[in-house]
Amino acid sequence: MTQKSLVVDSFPMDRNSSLYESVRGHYLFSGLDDEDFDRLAHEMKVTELDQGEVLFHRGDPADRFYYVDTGLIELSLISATGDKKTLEVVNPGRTFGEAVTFMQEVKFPVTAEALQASKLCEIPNGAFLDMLRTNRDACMRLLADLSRHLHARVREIENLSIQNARHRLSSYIMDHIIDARDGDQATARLELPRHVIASRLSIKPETLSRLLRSLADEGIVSIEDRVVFIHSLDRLRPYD
Amino acid sequence: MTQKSLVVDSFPMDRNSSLYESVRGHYLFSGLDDEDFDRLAHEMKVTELDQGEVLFHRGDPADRFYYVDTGLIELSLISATGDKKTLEVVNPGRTFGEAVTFMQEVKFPVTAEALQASKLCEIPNGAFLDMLRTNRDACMRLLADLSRHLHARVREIENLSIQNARHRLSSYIMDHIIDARDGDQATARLELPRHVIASRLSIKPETLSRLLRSLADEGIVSIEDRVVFIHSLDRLRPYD
DNA sequence: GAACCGCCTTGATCCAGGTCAAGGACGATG
DNA sequence: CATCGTCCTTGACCTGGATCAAGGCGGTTC
Repeated sequence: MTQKSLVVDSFPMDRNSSLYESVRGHYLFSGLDDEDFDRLAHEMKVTELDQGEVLFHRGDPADRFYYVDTGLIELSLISATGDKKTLEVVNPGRTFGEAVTFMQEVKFPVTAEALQASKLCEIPNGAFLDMLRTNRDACMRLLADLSRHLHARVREIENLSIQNARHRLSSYIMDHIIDARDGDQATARLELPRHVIASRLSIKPETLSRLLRSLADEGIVSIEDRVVFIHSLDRLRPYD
Repeated sequence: MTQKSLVVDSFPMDRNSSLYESVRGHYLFSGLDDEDFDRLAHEMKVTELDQGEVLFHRGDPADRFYYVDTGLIELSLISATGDKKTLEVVNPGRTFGEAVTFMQEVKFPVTAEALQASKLCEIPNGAFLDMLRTNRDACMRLLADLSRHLHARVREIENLSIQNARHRLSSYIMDHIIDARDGDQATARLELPRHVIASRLSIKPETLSRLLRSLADEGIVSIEDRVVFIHSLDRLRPYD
């Protein structure tokens, strides 16, 4: 709900910047030869966002997509009553919004907001399409990219419709393991603020708090701020 | 859970069959010249399913995808406890499973079952990929296809996470209007068995029954078997 | 260091939708 | 036309997670 300034800082991408190299390395572009990439890069812009700033709202015209260099971008759906569902939090090194390029209705289907101060690269659809038309390999990579996204959404639907909140939390924790000790133990790091995690899991912060508490009470994990020590992966994992 | 014979009838596609023409007309292939299409069609097979027959289970190796000529195919997720969530019911004239072609892990992410006796065309991934590699236009069509699918999944996630069962049912009914009388009235046809509709909406058949009843009790609709007479679109539509 | 604020936790209560159990309304089958 | 099975409805009850309301605990500002 909080949405600060809508003024987004944006300027041409410097060909010698670290951002240039960073985008160059993304698998959507890594197959391009220097000439093709340069032509595309020429159209790109650097965009900087403060924490809490909204990059676009659902329904805004979508004539571009983005690459995240630094920061975190939350993609979310917002209901008529103001409830927010976080679809995905995009990490540095990844793109978002590229699928919209091909939709009949060229509007963003989600809202994008910076969870932290972020630095993005803006890529116009037109230039991207031109590149795709002349580049079979890039086309194939994009197809793979979209399939992956599609599959991720299917898994999300599965989580929402046939798993309960506890199951979803367990999966979330296990997806954030940073250190898998041998045997049945591990450590996970919940980087995001609790209310964002809750929204990601489609539960309320109160429920998240209670679920974490009960996992701890049962001796399955211990929690210290953002770090979760998993004492038994086996008992954490919902049998499936 | 009921799954009859696993033997699926399958034989080469006859070049003069109505199925041949029907597949030819699908937008994924309609841009191909006759030669390209024939080469691809040569690899296709006709597959016939009885009602209730399972075409593939989630996790089965996915080296092919399908075009539905006649019948209805249900794509669903099934939980460890046996609960089923219907993701989509594929109508004649549409394809399914094509996105899997590009996934790293080449397994079907859903289960496919015939809701009615059905006639399908099986298209091997390999031949399809070969075609795509030489056909820019087909690539673009497929990209559009996948984006559309992706967007549909996002809407599904929205429905599940920020709308309630009543809202989902209203949307479902409005999506099945067959006759929009002028003004505030219309007629919808709920072709599918109630338990399939329930699964599609991620509710139990009992709840579906009760919701329909309460819409009728409130005078918003009248229900006669599979036909729903909508007396007030305005009152049916959840404000959004 | 007092006052405030955003973020999280905890308790008490509520409710949408699930579960369990019992019919009813069909069409199919003998 | 009796019996059965499948699908749907209805009633009574239960429960997971939401809602509402109160704090607690750093962090920042003056």
